[in-house]
Amino acid sequence: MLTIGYLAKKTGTKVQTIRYYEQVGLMPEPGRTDGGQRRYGDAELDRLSFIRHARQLGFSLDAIRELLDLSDHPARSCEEADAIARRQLKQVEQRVARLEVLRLELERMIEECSGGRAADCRVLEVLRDHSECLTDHEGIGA
Amino acid sequence: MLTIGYLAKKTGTKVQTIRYYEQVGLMPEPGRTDGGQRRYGDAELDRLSFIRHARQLGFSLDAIRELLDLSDHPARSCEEADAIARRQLKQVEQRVARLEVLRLELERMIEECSGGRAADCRVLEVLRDHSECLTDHEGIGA
DNA sequence: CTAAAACCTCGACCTACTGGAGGTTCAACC
DNA sequence: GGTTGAACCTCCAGTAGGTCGAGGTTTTAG
Repeated sequence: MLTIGYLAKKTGTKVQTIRYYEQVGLMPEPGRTDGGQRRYGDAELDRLSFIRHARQLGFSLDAIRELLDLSDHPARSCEEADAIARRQLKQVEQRVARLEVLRLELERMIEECSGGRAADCRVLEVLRDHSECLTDHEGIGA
Repeated sequence: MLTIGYLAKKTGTKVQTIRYYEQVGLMPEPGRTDGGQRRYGDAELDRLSFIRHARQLGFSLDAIRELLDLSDHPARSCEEADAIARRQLKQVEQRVARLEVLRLELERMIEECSGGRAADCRVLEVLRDHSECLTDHEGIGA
């Protein structure tokens, strides 16, 4: 019989987070001691590991719910799990692409910093200079 | 005199978000019409553009507060703005690196999907298989 | 038996918004 | 001057995914 603290350490999760997962229905309500403390079995440890691993891969709790549901009904098609993973991959690719653009802009910004006073700071200037950005939203009077 | 809706369209911000920025002190309390509607000047449009641009670059509202503060006191050193930007860059780089790992793992996972039943699904299996992950947190009995 | 570590519940807080209800004001048109 | 409809107002609640703390109980080792 495993305590909540043991699960927490084993999976790198905070105790409160495990209770939160229980609250939102990702983890089952476990058995309790006479004193009311939660006691888990190995199945719950596995389930929590699954959740944490999926979270680390960026899956939302809703997506994880779907995956766990699939996992609980092994007769269903693998295609659903595949689709969820592909959706996730697409999102990750988009995030990487956006961050790459950011990185370049930040690097350029920093490189141009003269080290002088804030009044001449390129970082602030770039942020202030929105001439390029505004064109994206310009739908007024055009 | 500019309306809140005009600022919203010009900067691609929702009206509510502008009011939220005012609430949390990022935007100043503007003048009002006799009827109580907000009216802005060009300075506020610039300030909002600055905020949105910085948000798009991933800066937190707290970081933007610092930057605006610097911007409001141009005699202070540029180094502070530079430091904030560098901090931001580091975070972006870390996020990119982590996402790259994720992307590879997701791709591998999907590639191995047999297209069979969920019981044999590699996606679920990979998520379930935590043997590698656990070693990261293993501080019990080791 | 005692002390401390781990556990319990409940509720508030975090970021950065977003949405809606229910009501008022503005600007244009006739 | 009246009317209409878009845009505005305030206030409240909710989102994701937790995290923290207060105040109290249980478990376990010595």
